Amino acid sequence: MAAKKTSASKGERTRRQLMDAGRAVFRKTGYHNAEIGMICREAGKATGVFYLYFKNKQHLLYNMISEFRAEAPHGWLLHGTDEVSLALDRTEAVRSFWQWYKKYQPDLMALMQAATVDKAFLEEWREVRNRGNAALERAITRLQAQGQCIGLDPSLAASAITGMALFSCYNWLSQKIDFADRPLDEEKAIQTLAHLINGALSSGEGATAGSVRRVKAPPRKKSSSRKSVRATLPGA
Amino acid sequence: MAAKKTSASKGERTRRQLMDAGRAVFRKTGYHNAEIGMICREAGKATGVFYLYFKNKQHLLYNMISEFRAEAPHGWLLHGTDEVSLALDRTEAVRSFWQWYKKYQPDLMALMQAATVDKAFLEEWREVRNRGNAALERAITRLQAQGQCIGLDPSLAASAITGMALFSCYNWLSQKIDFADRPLDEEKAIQTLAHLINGALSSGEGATAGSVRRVKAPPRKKSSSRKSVRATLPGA
Amino acid sequence: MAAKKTSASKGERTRRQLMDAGRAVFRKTGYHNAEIGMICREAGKATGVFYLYFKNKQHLLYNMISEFRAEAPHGWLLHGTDEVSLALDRTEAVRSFWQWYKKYQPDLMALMQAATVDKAFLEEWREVRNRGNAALERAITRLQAQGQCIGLDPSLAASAITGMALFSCYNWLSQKIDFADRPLDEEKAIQTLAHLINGALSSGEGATAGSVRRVKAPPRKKSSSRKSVRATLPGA
Amino acid sequence: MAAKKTSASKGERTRRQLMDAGRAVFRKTGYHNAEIGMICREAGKATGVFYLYFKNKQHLLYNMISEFRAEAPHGWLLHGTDEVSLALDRTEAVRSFWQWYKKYQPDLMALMQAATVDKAFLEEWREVRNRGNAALERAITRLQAQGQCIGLDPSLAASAITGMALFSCYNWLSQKIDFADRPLDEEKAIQTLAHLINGALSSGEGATAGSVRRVKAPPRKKSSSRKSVRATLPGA
DNA sequence: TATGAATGAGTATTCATTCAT
DNA sequence: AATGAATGAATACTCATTCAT
Repeated sequence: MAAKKTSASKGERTRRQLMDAGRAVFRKTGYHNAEIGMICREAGKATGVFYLYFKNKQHLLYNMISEFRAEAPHGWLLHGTDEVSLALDRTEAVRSFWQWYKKYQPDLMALMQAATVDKAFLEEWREVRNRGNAALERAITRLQAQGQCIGLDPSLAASAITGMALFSCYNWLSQKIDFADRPLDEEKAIQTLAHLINGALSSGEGATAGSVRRVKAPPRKKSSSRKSVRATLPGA
Repeated sequence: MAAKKTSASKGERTRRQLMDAGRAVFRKTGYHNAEIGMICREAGKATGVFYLYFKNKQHLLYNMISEFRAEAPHGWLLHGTDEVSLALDRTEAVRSFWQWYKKYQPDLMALMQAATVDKAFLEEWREVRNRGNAALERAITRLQAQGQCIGLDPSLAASAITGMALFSCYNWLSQKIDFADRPLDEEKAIQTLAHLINGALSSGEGATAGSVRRVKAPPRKKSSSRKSVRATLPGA
Repeated sequence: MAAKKTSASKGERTRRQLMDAGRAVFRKTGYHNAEIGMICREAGKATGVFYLYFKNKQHLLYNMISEFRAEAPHGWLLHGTDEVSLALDRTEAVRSFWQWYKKYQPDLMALMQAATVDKAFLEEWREVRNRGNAALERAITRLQAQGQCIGLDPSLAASAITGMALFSCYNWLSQKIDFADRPLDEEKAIQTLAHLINGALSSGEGATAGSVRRVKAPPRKKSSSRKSVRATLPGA
Repeated sequence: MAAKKTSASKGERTRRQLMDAGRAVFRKTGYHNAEIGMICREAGKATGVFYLYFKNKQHLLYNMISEFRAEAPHGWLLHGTDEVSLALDRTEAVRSFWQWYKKYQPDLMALMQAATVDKAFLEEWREVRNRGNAALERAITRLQAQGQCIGLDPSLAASAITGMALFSCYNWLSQKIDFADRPLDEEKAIQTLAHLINGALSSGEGATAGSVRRVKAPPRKKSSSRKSVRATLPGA
């Protein structure tokens, strides 16, 4: 129970304190407003320390990024597999994306903000996005092989869908832009996203230009004996 | 003496030049990197002039915003009405959103970036978002009254859907983050978004929490012996 | 008499003031101790101005150098020609070198000091030296063709001789290292240098390695039995 | 217990390591660029140790100087005596000066550089110079008593001559300013300096002001009608 | 003695903003 | 209206020096 040895060299602890302080300041003031001085103050350290551990603010962000990168291994919005599966799974997938976002919120926001102004970070961000999208794109392609969501460009669709999830997290959790008034019901938010994604990927026919007919599938209900179908899927 | 009437006073022309220059610089370097000096240089004016027309960079942005605000009167993603109607309409709705975004790209980006760092602009941005979402939210409520897209929170859904559209425009047109390699086919992009929105708003049943049953509309096609369909999926 | 137009744009005047201030500060505190702030204060300007005209201290020095370079066109210690000529000429040559040094004293010292610490300036200094030496080297070669100062390496000799002049100026005028007590008689200093140079370049026979014979005028005085002198040769 | 006697206490060894490291760093980066941290790193010690042995960088230099001072007891460019004697001797004298310079190169350079910026070191350097010059000055006075090198100011001449030697060492060995291309032939360099010094101190007549007659040995060759030779010189 | 993390004063540099012309 | 030089507050960053271990 009791941590015996220092467990991490003094320096290592300081480094971590600075990164945490960095996150805190990024969250409070945004990446661009963040000053080295603020971060040190937040960490309860003298100005100079920062430079003992990081070359500059960019470098701090690089370090943050490399940390969170390691933890999104399986692509966004898929539940531990390259498959886009049952509704339950999908809710799980959104939920775990949501958790991931919450965990790395300041890092992600900082990265997005930095990308706005700095080529190198734009590239980083591009990589993060692409990595996150790739698996979903493959999954959509596979769905199409099975006759589903025909007509969608898998790449564009994957980008749009992860974009929806990401930007909604941003709006609802970070910027609190929408619904600033009432408290956000996270569970409902997650299910809404899952619902929308389900719908978006379900229709066999899309809004193809000529399509004059009503858009969404008339509720067939009945859906009969579908229950066992995906029972095994989740696993991963 | 008579030479007074150039349709716009000299000052008015200068003011406009500065705003255009501001847009150009914002686009090139991002709002945060943009310096007053750059903007004046871009406008071919001396540094001092800027302050003859604007109090500071924020003020310039305020003016830009007030311009584009006037031009998005009917809410986002609806085609000149509060109705979420036919597929054809929906494509049109996305298309006009797309055009609107392209037109005000630098203004929108600058606003988003500024919101990152400045409470006042966050509030502005919130208003823009809310105004854009409101009509869609009402439309969804109406759909639900007709028995469609049951289970969706209209407010969250509207936010997520406009978010998808907006963020996709941002990624595909501004940041060129996804698909940096191949050229973007704008028409296909628009149709993809429309397709996804159609799907998202179509399903009568969604990924409602308890729903263990299948996620998307079962292919109406032959669907007959669909059970085996997914048998192969899991593997990965 | 009265200067009519501003004769030099305001900016040009400021630039010059800064360079003069720079020289003054370099002279007082040395290049390394010189701070931008000092220079601006010396010039009676705000801190920021400096950067309106120069990128940094190095850049200021570069500008100084380029100025003085233009004014030492004919090589050092030669009187307007590539010839090492009559004694009177040589005194003149030293005198004009002396004047040139006095004029560019702070620039030269700053350059030498900077070369101590900065590769780029070392290169600059090397060029200044080489340019200064080249003509003298040629002149010595020519003297040798006439049978004079045989045995000297023209390049090394030129370097040593200009070095003597330069370093003496440095010691006597800049550092005031030797003879700090009594005032320097500049005329005598010049003639001393000329005398030494004359001597150095005159002898037809030199201290060639094997030369066991007495080098210069054998002491006619009493010294009588000095021949055995070298018996003591110590040791090396 | 008995392991105490390592001939020099541990501390003494560390002190020496630091001084050696200091020399190495001074040589590599120059005195001004040298940082305490570099020196410690070079010595393979922690930053703090430095201050166990020296108050600061200046103090380190003081200690270096006091070491080399002890080893230049007899004045510069004289061979173990106050006499300026035979050519052979003179070569020897230059050679030993050359060796001495090589040995204390970093110390000397550091001192010169420090003198540039620090009154106390300027004073030190002055003393080193004066001590080095004193004997030569006396020797020249003695030569003059024998009728040689009449007209020279012994003090200025001594300063100039040692300056030539010192500055040439600096240029050729330290800065490698002249002849960066081809490798330096040390033996030839030494003999060149000896040759020049011999010449400088030999002439019974010098470039005394009034002296209109030509300076150096009249070409023994045919030179016959040489009068017109130099006629064209002055002009240029 | 030794370590190396921490401190913070000192400088360089930038850029929004003002002002004399 | 316009100019563009000047201002100086605000920050980033460095490095000598101290100090707890």
